[in-house]
Amino acid sequence: MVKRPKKRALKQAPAKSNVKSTKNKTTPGSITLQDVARVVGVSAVTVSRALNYPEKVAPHTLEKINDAIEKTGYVPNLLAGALSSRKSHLVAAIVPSIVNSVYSDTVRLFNNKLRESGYQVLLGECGHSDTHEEELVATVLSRRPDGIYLTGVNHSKRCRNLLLSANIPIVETWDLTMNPLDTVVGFSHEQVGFSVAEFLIQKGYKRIGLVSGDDQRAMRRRTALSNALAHHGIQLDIALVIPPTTFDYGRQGMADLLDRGFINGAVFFSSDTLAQGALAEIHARGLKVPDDIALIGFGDEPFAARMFPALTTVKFDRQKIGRYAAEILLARLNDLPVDKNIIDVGFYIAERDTT
Amino acid sequence: MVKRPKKRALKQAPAKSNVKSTKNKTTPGSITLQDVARVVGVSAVTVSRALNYPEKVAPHTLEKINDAIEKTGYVPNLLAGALSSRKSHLVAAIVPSIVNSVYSDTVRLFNNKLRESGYQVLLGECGHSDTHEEELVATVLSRRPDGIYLTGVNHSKRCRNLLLSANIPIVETWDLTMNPLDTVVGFSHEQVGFSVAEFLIQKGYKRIGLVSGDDQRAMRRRTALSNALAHHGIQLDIALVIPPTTFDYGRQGMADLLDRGFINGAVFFSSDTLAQGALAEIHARGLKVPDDIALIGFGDEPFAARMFPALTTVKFDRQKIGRYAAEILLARLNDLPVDKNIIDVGFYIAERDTT
DNA sequence: GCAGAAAATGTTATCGTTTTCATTTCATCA
DNA sequence: TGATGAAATGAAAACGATAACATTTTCTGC
Repeated sequence: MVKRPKKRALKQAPAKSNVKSTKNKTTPGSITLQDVARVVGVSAVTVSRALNYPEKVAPHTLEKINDAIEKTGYVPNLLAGALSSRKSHLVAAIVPSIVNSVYSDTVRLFNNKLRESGYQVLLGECGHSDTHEEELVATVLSRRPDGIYLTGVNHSKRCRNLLLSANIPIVETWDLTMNPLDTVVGFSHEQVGFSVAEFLIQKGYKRIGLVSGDDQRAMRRRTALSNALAHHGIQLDIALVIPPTTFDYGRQGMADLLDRGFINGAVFFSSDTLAQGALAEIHARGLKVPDDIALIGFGDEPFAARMFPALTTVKFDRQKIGRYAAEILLARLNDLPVDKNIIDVGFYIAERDTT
Repeated sequence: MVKRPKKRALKQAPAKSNVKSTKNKTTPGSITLQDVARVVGVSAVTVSRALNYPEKVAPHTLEKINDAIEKTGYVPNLLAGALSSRKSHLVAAIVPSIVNSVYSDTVRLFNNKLRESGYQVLLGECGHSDTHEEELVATVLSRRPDGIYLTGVNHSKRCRNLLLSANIPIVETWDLTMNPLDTVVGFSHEQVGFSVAEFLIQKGYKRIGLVSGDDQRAMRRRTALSNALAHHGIQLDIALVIPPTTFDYGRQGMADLLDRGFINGAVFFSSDTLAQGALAEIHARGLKVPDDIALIGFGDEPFAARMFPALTTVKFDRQKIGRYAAEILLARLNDLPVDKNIIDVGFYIAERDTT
């Protein structure tokens, strides 16, 4: 049979493979394990081992290999490695927004923890739309992550299917459910709703309003709040806005409520930024906080405590969510037993000067 | 020769491969192109083509293939795809911090633009340390990204080598240099220093201070500022802090300056957050802004304009950097000609009430 | 000095795609 | 109608690593 010409440009070994010649520009494409092996005079597997299980190769060889790696500027190809070992050392994280410090605080901790253990985090921004999440999940799964971090517990049917059939550890965060896909770290938004109701009623407020984004979790807080208030014969005044919950929306939402005659009451916001905007509107109208209008935010962003007056807000440990999420996921990745697959990090109301 | 037992668990075709049987749990591992192909009765290549060049397969076949993909829940393996095609459709982005909205605004735009074109962004947080950057670059390069986004233009020697030998388009951002690794989108920090000096001198300030992080770019602004002031016989009062530039550091830095007798002057901060902290300290001491102390920030974060008094600050279009960076990188990725590989997005001083 | 175990290294097959080239099928036109 | 070329499909060989097993070398203890 006639030897066919090579299909792809094959890397041809330099005529005289000389260890000393550092500037060996003959190699097209990138340097592979094979190349390093050739330089040292061992087989590719040995080099692979030197990288992954250094204790399994002779110290002398190891040294030579490391030299060669240094000299050749070899950068491992994790695509190939992952394909072969079926471990990508990648963990995907799906968050509604990267800019919002509320989420990024959590993700940063998660990221750092995982990096310490040799994983890289592939971040995806899904906004607050379900279809977007579904699409994003499909995309990231095609990179074959070893695990996945999700924000929230409400996912479309197809999304759940995709996730489950990927057959990898999953951690849902920022929320709680009795039926997590795998594990969940967060707090109960229903409870937040109840607690806020209780808190405000106890403080003596008779009129209660809500300015809120319309995402799933905010809606659950709203429902709980509304139900709890109903028990006391109070009807919730609502102004909904579409995320992201900006300063301007807060101002607008508040104006809306005020225009509808809302006064002498407390307003619960779905983010501190919204509350901040509302404050501007209230000041602009010459009203007093908390005498005319009381405010309670959500999330305790850094500025909340420094606002004037300082904002009462629902506070929870964002970093703790990230840390726990990382820990639980790492345990699952290492096939360690996970004693609890549902972790409630709790929350409390940080009472300051706006209530 | 005796047939050796298979080395790896081989996926065994279901006894009766039946297109109708949706719940075919016989397949261990994940579903591959091969599986989809088998269901349709074509070869794997055809399925691959259906996904990558749908116009190249017969409409009838295409339809059957899409059905099969849907039915089997096939999720492509981009690791394998990337390995084979030498295109990962991944772009790495190295930023000092994900939480800091100053950077994340830029990255968000970059991310969105690239996603529209079918790329995914792998985000890495490098802090402000060089060694960290180097390490991170090595790590992300092992995923064989098609391009890379960097923050800043100062990289260690080894880092530059790694980047250059990766042989992929690069965009450096947030800074300017005459010798970019490839392309650069940003503004000149020296010019910022000069402009701030000019601005403050013109406003009549005779005494000028600086509270600043010690990262590379801030240091270049400082040097330029200091030099420009020297021309006018003014010496810069300096209080350095270690990043991240938090509210508390700003307060501390300001206290430091005040304790050293600084008064009746203007202070330039390396971030708006620092200025915000300083304001707290100034108020605490019963001093007036801008009469006793004038402030000028850097970055124009959302809160800057809403502070009381509103903060004068150095403003530039963060999103524009992200957008341009994406555009220039996409052009390079598509081998399109890039008319300018150095893009200056400029900046200006947003004068408000603290000067 | 030697059997046997442990340590170090090598061989081969495989991960799941895509590329290149070859082949088959189908339509077109003289 | 048959030659001709385009469209659709397929076969085989990579891509660059690692797992499993096989082999060789080195170390023990007696």
